[in-house]
Amino acid sequence: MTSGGHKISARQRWTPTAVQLQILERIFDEGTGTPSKQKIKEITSELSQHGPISETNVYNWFQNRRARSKRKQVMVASSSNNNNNHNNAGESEVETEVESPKTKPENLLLVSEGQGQHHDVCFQNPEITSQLHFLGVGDDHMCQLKEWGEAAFMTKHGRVSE
Amino acid sequence: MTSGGHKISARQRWTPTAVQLQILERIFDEGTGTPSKQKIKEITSELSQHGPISETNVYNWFQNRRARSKRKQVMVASSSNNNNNHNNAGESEVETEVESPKTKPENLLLVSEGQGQHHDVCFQNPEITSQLHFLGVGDDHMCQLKEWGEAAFMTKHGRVSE
DNA sequence: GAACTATGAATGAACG
DNA sequence: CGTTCATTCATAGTTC
Repeated sequence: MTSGGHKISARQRWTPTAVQLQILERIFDEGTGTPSKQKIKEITSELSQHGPISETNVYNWFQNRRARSKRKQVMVASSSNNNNNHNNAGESEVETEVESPKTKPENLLLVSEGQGQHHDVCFQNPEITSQLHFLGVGDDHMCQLKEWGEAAFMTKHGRVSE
Repeated sequence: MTSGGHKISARQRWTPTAVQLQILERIFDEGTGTPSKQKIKEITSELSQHGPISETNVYNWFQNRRARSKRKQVMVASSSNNNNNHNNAGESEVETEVESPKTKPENLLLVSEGQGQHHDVCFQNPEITSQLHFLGVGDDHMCQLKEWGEAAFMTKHGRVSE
């Protein structure tokens, strides 16, 4: 299979070069936490001297960088404070994925997808949906929920409650 | 045990289904740039026929859509001096999401493997259900939706509900 | 070469 | 409304 087919999906992602990475990290470390759009353009121009890059790439890079740093910090942050181990009072409903707010490395996600296939699965993939539709799968076929309650999350500012 | 009522909500972020997306895009393209609150309700009602959705979701979707379009325009407009984007990051083309039928079977595969158990599965997308069936999954585990807890709209700044 | 990892890209939700 | 955050998906790159 896949032989003779046409290469339609050429969605390769940009891969920063070493030089670009150095510059990016330097800027990021300098303190320009949130570079303005103008700044983005400057950086893009600068980096374009060392390889193909677009403003979107720079923007995404900073966004990811920041999110990643935060995640790392959060993940590491658990050894401070006193150790208060108190398991929950049983009641393991569905093993909700609403785990602790400070423990959600992306690795867990991978685990659920790749090797570990022994826990709750929630299907919410727009991509899959689209693809299925293209595959000729009808939208409303079997599982037609009768009533969808309006469920809205109210995570005000504390992100994950608790 | 003895614990009544739980938030079985396994969905933290609404994911529009293909049908919902189509409708949304159509409306957005129709010209109803900023749907009124009344319009929002109508759209929500319409979309709720194809999956769980709330007015907030619709509102956010339109806002995001608008912002995204604008940002793209700004990016293009800014590039007047030197232009070196020849990669896929720009995404300036609106070409249809014509994904090849043999795209990435990974997601589908994980789906088929992931739900081979008995755990609760949250089906947001009817399409997924079809696919699962296609993969050889019995519908016994499918329509197991219990009840979507009705959560009040927080609307800090008064978003949708008023 | 399949599994795992790292990270860029996409998007929904929240804030100001 | 524009910007930013947070979560998830997809793929390049690495390991075994």
